[in-house]
Amino acid sequence: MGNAGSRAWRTLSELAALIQTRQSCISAEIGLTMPQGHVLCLLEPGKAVATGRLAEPLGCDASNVTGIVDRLDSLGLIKRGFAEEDRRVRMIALTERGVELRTELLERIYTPPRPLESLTEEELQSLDRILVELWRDLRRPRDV
Amino acid sequence: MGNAGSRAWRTLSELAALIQTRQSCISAEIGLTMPQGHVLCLLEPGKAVATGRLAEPLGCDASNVTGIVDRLDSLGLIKRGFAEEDRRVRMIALTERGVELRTELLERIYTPPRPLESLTEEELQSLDRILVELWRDLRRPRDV
DNA sequence: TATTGTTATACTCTATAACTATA
DNA sequence: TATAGTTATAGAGTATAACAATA
Repeated sequence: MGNAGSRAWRTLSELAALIQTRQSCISAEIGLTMPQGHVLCLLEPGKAVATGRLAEPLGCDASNVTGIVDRLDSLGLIKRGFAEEDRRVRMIALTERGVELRTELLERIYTPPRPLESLTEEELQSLDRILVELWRDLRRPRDV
Repeated sequence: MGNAGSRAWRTLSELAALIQTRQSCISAEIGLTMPQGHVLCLLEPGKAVATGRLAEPLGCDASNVTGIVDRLDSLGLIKRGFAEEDRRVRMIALTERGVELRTELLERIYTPPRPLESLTEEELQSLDRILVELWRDLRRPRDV
């Protein structure tokens, strides 16, 4: 591939680090770590989810979810219960305060930064199309 | 901002997580953690750098650099010495093996993925321009 | 027996604060 | 006294393995 591709990819890689750092800072400002904020975002208000279903989106082992959820519980942001059909399964759901923090978090994380505002609808759609393709490519299991 | 901007930003945010995860996996495959791999990439072959100068690019406190560099030292990837002008300053430099791993790491991390290959030079330059603007915007200290 | 979630263990990263050696 | 690096400490995330309760 030409030089332009390499440069764009490198820029994107460095931008990725900045975006993650920014999300980490936003989480920290509301008193959460990155994985804690992630769990909050994954939980939809009013819907209980089995603890085990969080491991995959979080990208960590199921044993770690216990600790992360423990701390969110201590903070009063989620509550735990048992599934009725299967008593082994623990369901977690947002508390009222959890919903509030989640809303703030999503609002701040997903509000597009300035530079995107100066682009036309067409440019944005073109950008999104490229990013989605990259996203799909990177989600495929890597053939190392 | 319109819907297209929000969608593009959300896609980019999710892509950022994938890119970081990918880098983490590549580092792990050669036996390194993310910060360790980061240090390796920051060190240019043949050039010694003061330990303290790594803290800022790593985005962590200087006290943490000690441990990260310790482990790289244990792995035989870097070597430590003292600066001649100022005996307080510890300089670190890549070993031969360190240079090898760094090369492999950079090669694998910065090789553009498939989807970028199908874009024209103009599209890639346009993409890079947008990403650089976002990068600049996110690097500015946030006005919270 | 198999599965869900937890606990135990060990390691890395993280910030803060105290310390050392040098300037 | 100031600075560079280290060490001490405490907390969070991570994987692995072992475990309890339930299926």
